[in-house]
Amino acid sequence: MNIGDVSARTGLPAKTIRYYEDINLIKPMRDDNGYRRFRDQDVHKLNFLGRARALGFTIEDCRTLLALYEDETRASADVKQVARDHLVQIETKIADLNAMRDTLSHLIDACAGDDRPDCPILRDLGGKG
Amino acid sequence: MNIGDVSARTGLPAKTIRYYEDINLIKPMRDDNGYRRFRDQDVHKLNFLGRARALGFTIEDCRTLLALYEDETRASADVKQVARDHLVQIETKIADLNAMRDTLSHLIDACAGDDRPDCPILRDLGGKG
DNA sequence: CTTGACCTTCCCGTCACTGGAACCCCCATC
DNA sequence: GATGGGGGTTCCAGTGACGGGAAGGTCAAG
Repeated sequence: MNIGDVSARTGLPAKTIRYYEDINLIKPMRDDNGYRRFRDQDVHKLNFLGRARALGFTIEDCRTLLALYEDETRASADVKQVARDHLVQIETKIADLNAMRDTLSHLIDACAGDDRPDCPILRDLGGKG
Repeated sequence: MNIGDVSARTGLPAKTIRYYEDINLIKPMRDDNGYRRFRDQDVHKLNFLGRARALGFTIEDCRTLLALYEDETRASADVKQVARDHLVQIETKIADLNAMRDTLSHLIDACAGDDRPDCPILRDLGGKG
């Protein structure tokens, strides 16, 4: 399979697939003409990566998870720890964003949104001034 | 005031303040020795920027908001629109993160987390395989 | 033989900074 | 006068995870 087929099959842009090879996440073969040749196991890995990325894991997390995936003697505790650390990151982000949303929506509610210059949003940003 | 004092007063790193000058968000004076000299209005602007950034506004949003802040003839509707657009972005991000969190926490709950290799997390990432 | 779709590498740009090198300025102390 | 330390300055490179686009090689169809 060439990169275009793999891209269609995995939903990953060709650029992304090349990037993943660059950083040694996958190692496709090469045809004589220099084209990458992907085997099923490469496609499988790419699907794995796509799903892990969709769950917000960093590339380095993906590298770790992929190594665990390929290690038949792994302990599920190791996988769980990576996932739990990531979950904490996500929950922290959610909390930050919720705080922003609350502040912002209060300010928006308080703003008349008409053609007059008076604006609680700017007043708040300007420091209650 | 020199940049160090302004940094202490605004809580913004000196690097960030220089960066904001680079991209023309602020225009501090210069002393004869080349040092930046900040007036109260510069500090005020930097505080504005710090608060806007803390609410997650992009730098370009901040530029817009700052221009509106300084425009006595602004319409509050313009400010409100910028804020509402940003709120949509935030809520989209929150929804994405919530979806990740839900999936991830289910997988974590399903994982024994012991020394055996069997792991629902990897099974899911590997495509139910 | 040419067209057009595909593939290749390479380099720059994104966003909002951060780190670090190399250098200048000013004040105090020995 | 030398020195030391704590400011300040510029400029360059790196971050994460790609995306855009140039310049060029390859291949099947007409």
